This record gives sequence, structure tokens and C-alpha cells, in this order.
Amino acid sequence: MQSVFEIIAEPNRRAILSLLVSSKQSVGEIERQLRMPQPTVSKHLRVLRDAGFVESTVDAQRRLYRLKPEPFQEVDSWLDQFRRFWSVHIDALERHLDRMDQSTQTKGKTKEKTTRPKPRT
Amino acid sequence: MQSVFEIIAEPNRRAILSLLVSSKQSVGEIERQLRMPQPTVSKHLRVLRDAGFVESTVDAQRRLYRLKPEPFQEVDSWLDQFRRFWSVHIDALERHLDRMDQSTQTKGKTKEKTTRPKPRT
DNA sequence: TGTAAATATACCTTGACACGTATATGCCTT
DNA sequence: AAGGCATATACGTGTCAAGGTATATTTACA
Repeated sequence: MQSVFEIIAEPNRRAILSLLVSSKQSVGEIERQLRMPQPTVSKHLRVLRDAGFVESTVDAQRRLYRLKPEPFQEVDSWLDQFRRFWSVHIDALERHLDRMDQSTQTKGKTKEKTTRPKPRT
Repeated sequence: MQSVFEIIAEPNRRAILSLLVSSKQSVGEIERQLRMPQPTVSKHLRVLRDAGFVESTVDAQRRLYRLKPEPFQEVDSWLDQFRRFWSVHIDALERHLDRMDQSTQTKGKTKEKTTRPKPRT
């Protein structure tokens, strides 16, 4: 289980993460709110901790888990490369440019670079 | 294969998506640039298309694939719930790292980029 | 000290999915 | 019409991860 993307691919893990946004929670609290078996919760938390999504502190027999920000930022920075694309792609100008792209490359199989206008953000 | 998160969990699919950021590409071009077997490329493209990440247009025997923005925005909006959290923690994290700077913890993988949350488009 | 609570882990089973190989389909060229 | 290129798909296989059940470990408390 290497990448952050595989970690958040699991629905129960995403549920746990969403739960932890509000505040730190114990395993039992997660178990009850999400109605998951306790071993399931513990195992997912183990995965999340190994991946750096959460950290735990000890409170008697309980363990309190809370979020850590770094892996989320990693996902966010992966998204960066697509932000420019989708912000431009929304408006009609882009559709026009795409049609031009299509017509210019019907004959030329040169992988044209399509110098597009940078989004103004 | 329901969620967008499972789609982007696969490294080869992420590679294809990154490749398509620059411009639309045919299956053969993807195949050559990523050095993947052609059926692998086609099958991943099938998954990506079913999930709405790409769409294809016909150019003779070729199929040209290009990105679609919606699923990326879905990931982005899922991240939203965590942005507030990590923006609050950035300052504390920076101070923390500053203080821990020369102690070089066992767990200290100091690759933080401390990116701040982006405003939603 | 013994028992119950909270959590972690080991073991097994099952299912999904990624891959490789082979083949099918479609279009283009001669 | 035939053969070749580009792409899609079918099929068999192996791997890996998630779930369930049982058990281990630690701590509180009577």
C-alpha cells in the first residue's frame, strides 16, 4: 500500500477521515458512529497511520486518533497539474481552441503542444 | 469500480492522465511514451472513460483521448473538508518544525511543502 | 488479584482487478 | 480484394487487500 491514492480509495477509510475532521476520536467512537466492526476500524486506522494520514495518542486504554495534514496536501498538489486544464476548459473559448486543435492535426501527426492561454487565477 | 478515488488509485492511470494534460493523445502515442503494452493502455482508457475522466474522438483508425474536468473537481471538492483543517495546522506545524529542526526525529520525514489551501474556483 | 473494557493483531477466505496473450473489429492503402 | 495498422476485447492467471472470527495485550477497577 504505497501511495496516498490507494489509501483514500477505500470508502471506509474516507469515512473515518471525514469523521476525524471535526475532532479527534477514539476507536470506539468511530466504531459506533460508522457502525463498523472494531477490528475493521483498527485495521483501517493502522493503514491510515502508516500512510501518515492520522496519528494517535494514548488515553488510558483508549487511543485517540487525529488527522495529519501532509498526505492531503500531497493529493492537492497532484491535482494542481489539472487545475489549469479544468479552469480553462469550462468556458467556450476552450471549446473553440479544441476544435482548432482537431483541424490542425488531422494531417500532422506531430504531437502539437497546443500553447494555450494560461488561466487567469 | 465506482468512485473516482479508485480510478486514480492505479499508477498507470495516473500516468495516462498526466500525459493527457498537455494535449489529446492517441492510444499509440500513449503506448509509446509510457512504454506500456497496448491492451493495457486500452483497458485503462476504457476505465477512465467509463468514469468520465476522458472522452474520445475518432480519427480514422485512431482514437484521440482527452481529459474531462468533472471527476477532478469531484476529488477537489472532497478535499475541501480538509482544507480548513490543514490551513489551521500549517502555522503550528511550521513552528513545530522550526523547533524540532536540529533534533532530527526518527519519524521526521521533512518533505513538507506547506502548501496553503487554494480558493475554490 | 481477577474481570471487564478498549484496542490491536493473527489467520483464513474471498473477491476484485491488473496483467499477458490471443483474437476480434474496423479502417486505410495498394 | 487483400493485407496491414490501430484499437478493443475476451479469457485465464496471479496477487493483494478487505472482511470475519478469534485471540492477544494493556489498562482500569472492584
